[in-house]
Amino acid sequence: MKIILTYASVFSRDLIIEQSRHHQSGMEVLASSRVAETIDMINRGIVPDLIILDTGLVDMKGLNGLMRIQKTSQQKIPTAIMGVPTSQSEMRMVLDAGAVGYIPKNIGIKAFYSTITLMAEGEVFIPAEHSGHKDEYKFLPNKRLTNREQDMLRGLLAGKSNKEIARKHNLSEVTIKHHLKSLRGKLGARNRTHAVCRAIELGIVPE
Amino acid sequence: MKIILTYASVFSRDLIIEQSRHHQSGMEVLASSRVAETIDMINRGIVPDLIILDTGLVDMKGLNGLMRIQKTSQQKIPTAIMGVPTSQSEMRMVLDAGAVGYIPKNIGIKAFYSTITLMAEGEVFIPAEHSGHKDEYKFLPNKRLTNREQDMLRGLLAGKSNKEIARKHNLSEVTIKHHLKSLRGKLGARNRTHAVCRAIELGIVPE
DNA sequence: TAATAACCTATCCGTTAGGATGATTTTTTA
DNA sequence: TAAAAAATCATCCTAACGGATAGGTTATTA
Repeated sequence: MKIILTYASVFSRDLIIEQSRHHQSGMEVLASSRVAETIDMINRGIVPDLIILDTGLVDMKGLNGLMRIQKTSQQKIPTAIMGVPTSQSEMRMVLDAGAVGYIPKNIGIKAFYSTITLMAEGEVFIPAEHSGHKDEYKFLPNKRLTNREQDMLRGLLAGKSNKEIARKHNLSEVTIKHHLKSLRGKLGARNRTHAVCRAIELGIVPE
Repeated sequence: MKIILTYASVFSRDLIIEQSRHHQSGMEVLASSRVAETIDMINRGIVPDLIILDTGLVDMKGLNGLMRIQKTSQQKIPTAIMGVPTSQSEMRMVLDAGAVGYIPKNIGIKAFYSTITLMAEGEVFIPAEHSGHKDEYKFLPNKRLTNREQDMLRGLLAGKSNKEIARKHNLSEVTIKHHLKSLRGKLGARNRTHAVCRAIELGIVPE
C-alpha cells in the first residue's frame, strides 16, 4: 500500500512515517508538505493508494487542494482530509467535495491504521463519535489568509495590542482593526483570543 | 534500555512508543500520563534507565514532579524534561533541579533517539541551538493553576468574555477579573490572548 | 493559633477592542 | 479591460478589558 502524506507539521509527519516503516509490511508512506508537492509527485508518475491532506497546509485554501488533486489525476485517487474535528457539517462538506473520509487528528494510532487501510480500499470514513457533535464551529471558508491577515495572526500570537501591531507595520490602528476583522471572520472566531485558538486548532500558525 | 515516557498527549506518546518498538532492538518504552503513575511504576520495582517528563503534565506543578521522583527512588534515575523550549534560564533551572537534560518538543526523531541514548548513559543534554536564545519568557513558576484559574483558561480557549464566564460559574465579573489576573501572572502573559498562547506553548491545556 | 492559600466581592478609571458606515488606492484575476 | 480582492484610512460609539485599591470568608498547614 502506497500513501502520500501531505502534512504541515514536519515533526508529526516524520513520526508517522518513521513508525509506519515497521508497522505493516508493504506500507509505504511518502512525505509531502504542500499540495503542489503532492501534485508534482502524481505528475511524476507516482500512483498512491491513498492521499492524506492536512487541513493546515499553506497552499490548501479550504478544500481547493482536494479539487486540484482530483483535477490532476486521470483515475480517481482516494483522498482523505486530516484535521482537528470541528463540526459535522465540516465533515459532510469534505465528503461532498469527493474525499473518502475525515481523519481527526486526535485519533489513536491503531485506529489511524485501520482507517487508512479502509479508505485505501475505497471505504468512506467519518469517526462515529462525532456524529452527534453540535455545530459549534464553521469550517474554514474557501479562502486562505492574506499576508496582512497572517501579520495580524503573528501579532496576536505574541500577545500584542492593535497599537503595537500598527507601529510594527507602519499602519494606522484602523487598518489593523480592519485586517483583524477579516481574520476573525475567516477563522470563525468571536474575538482575538478565540482567533488564536482557532488558528492553532486548524494548524494555521505562521512561523 | 528501558524508558518511562511520562507524556500528556496520548497521541504523540503513542506515536513515539509505537515507533520505538522497531527503532532499536532493546529499547523498551513504558507509557505513563501522570507523575503519580510513574512513581507508582518505580515503587512496583521497575528500574528504568531514563525517565522523561513532559512539562504539560497535570500533576507536574512546575518542577515538583521531578523532585517527587527523585525522592521516590533510592538510586538516582536519570530524568529528563521534555517541553517547548522557551528560555535558557528555564533550561538551566531544569538542570539545577537535577534533571539530566531538556528535550525540546520540536526535536527531530533521529536527534531524539541519540539524545535519550546519551542521557540514559548519564550525559547531560541541552540543545545547542538555544544557547544564544534571548530570555523572552519567564519559566512557569513553581505554582500550579488553581481550579478557578483552570476554569478561566477553559473560558479563554472557548473565546468567552468575562461576563459569559461569570454567568457560567455564577460568579461576579469582578471575581473573573481577579482569577484572570493571577492566571496571566502565572503564565507570564501580557493579556488574555497571550495567556492562551502561553498555555498552549507550555502544554497546560485542560481538557 | 498564626500564617498561608484559595476564594469571593466592590468601586473607580483609563485603555483596548470591535461594530457600523463610508471611502480611496492598488493589485490580482478572470 | 472590467471585476474582484486586497490594502489603506477616517469617525463615531459602545462594550470589554485590565490596573489600582480595598475589603471579606474559608480551608489548610506549619
